[in-house]
Formats: sequence, structure tokens, C-alpha cells
Amino acid sequence: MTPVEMLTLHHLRKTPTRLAILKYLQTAPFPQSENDIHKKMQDSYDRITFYRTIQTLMESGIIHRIVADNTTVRYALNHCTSALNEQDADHVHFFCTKCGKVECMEEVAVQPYQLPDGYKKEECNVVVKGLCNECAKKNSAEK
Amino acid sequence: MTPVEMLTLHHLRKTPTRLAILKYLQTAPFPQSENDIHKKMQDSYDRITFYRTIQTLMESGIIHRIVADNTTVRYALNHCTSALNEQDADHVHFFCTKCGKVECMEEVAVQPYQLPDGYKKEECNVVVKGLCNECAKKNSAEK
DNA sequence: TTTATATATGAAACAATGTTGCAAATGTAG
DNA sequence: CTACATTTGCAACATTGTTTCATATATAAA
Repeated sequence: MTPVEMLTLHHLRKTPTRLAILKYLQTAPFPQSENDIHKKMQDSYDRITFYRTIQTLMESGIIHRIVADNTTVRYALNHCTSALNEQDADHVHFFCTKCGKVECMEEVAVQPYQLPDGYKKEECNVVVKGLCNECAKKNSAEK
Repeated sequence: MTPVEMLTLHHLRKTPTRLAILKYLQTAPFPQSENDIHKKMQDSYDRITFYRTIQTLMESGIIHRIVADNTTVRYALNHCTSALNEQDADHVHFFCTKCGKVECMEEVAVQPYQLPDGYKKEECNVVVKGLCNECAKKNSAEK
């Protein structure tokens, strides 16, 4: 699905900032930070607009925010954004403590946790921290 | 275990800030925010010291930080802090989207997720969002 | 194509969160 | 009680997130 189609589907206006962010996230191999997006957009970037755009895109379910750490936030397209109308399955996120990379592990599904009586579940976020394959390889080569 | 014993066990100096934070977390029924701790400590509170203390206590494994949200951070004693030398089992954290309360669900264990080859797992954080029993009750009473 | 208008933007100003360097204070081993 | 490594607290800064409001713009309708 193209960024224009994503916005059309959700009855959102096709503004430059929204299109720029969606295009960038679509080409990015991993979830991206505000700073990544900022650098990509250069002068056309405004922080306030960014936060509001992110908010809008999240509310529509086009993207999701990954909070890997108290200082590490990333954004990624929802998978259902490419497969129309399909609900995103909750997936595990991986955070490399060495290089800082965050990954959406679409293939690792989140377990359905059973909460105590009376609690109402809405969403479940799983972040696994460790070394990504590249950093793990470098690490074992070093010693 | 008393706060003094916790610090002794980890060869940390028994300073007023450390003791105050540990005492407060020990009596708190839920994980607490920086602001909660600040209010409790009043004048004896200094933000820089707070951050450094938290860092030290986390590195020693006395407390853990729960990042429920990009704007919601809480701190809680590790369970092993009361049961000497016992490794804390990773547990699920619950975040109430209505009242903002965070809970450690010690009784809900984290599933061991299988990562792709080459990745090295270090830690796994699970945050379930939804309504806590109190807010869920209020919610159904309202309608 | 033009116009009306609801929506989105961007500036200013602020609030909250987190970090670093350094001199002074303090906990503790001896 | 003293020596000294550790910890504190201040100043100064960096990053992240929010609110208000006037201006600009995307789009539906004429």
C-alpha cells in the first residue's frame, strides 16, 4: 500500500509531513527514531508537527510506537498497513543494547497473558533486550 | 530485608538518599514514579542525586525500572531483595490506561521467547495495558 | 475551477526528563 | 579519629513532550 493509499483509507488528509514520514518508514529496514526522521526530513521538519502527526497516525493504526527503554523510542509502520484491513498481530520487539537498533520480530508472536480477575486487557508490549546477530558476532570475534 | 541490609549486602554506602528511596519503595503498594518519590522526600530531594541513586540501585539489582509508556516510568524493589540471593523471575507489568497505576504482577511469569539464530537474549520486559480491577469496575458501573 | 471551511501547521513558550563536570561534603575502613 | 574514596548537590545543558493560537492548506462542494 502506498502512503497516499494509507491516508485515504483512514480518511486523513494527505499532508507533506504525513507523506514524508510514511514514505521514510516504508523504506526503513527497522523502526526509526524521531531523530532519524528529523535528519531525513531536514528543513521541512518541525517537532510539534511531528508529534501531532505521530499521534494521528498511531490513532488510525497506521504506525506504532516502540518504547524500548526510558530513553529509546522508535516508530514503525503497522504490518496491516500493507495487508489491508488485517489486524496486526502483537509481535515481540527486540532492542540491541550494544548498537541501539530496534527490530519488529513479526515472526515472534506475543503470548496471551492471563491477568487476575477484574482486569481488562487492551494491549501487550514485549521488548526483549540483548545483542542483535551482528553485535553478537562482533562480540565473539573480539575475544 | 531492611534497606540497610540491602545496601550492606551489595557493599553500598548507607547514604540518606538511598535509604529514603528504599524505605519508601518498601512500603509502597505499587511501583512509584520519580515524582512520587520527590514528594515523599520533599526538601531532601535532589534530582541529580535521585538519578544517580536509581542507577546504582538498578546496577546492584536491588530495584528495577518499569517503562510502561514513553512518558510513564516507575521504580520498584526487586523481589529477590526480600528473599536473599534469589534471582527475580521476570514478571509481567500492568499499566492502567485510566488511572495510570503500574503493578508488578509477580504471579504472571514472562514467557521465554525464542529469538532468531545469532541473537543473544539478556532481558525481557512485558507491559500489559488495560484497565485495572478498580477502573474496570467503575467503568461498568457508569454505563 | 473556484470557494468555503474544517483541518493541519508552525511559532512561542513551557514542562518534564535525563546527563555531565566539578568542588564540597560524607560514609567507612583502618 | 583520620584518610580518602565515594557520594552529593549545584550549574549548565540536552532531549523529549505539550499547549495555545494565529496562519496556511487540503479537500469537499458549488
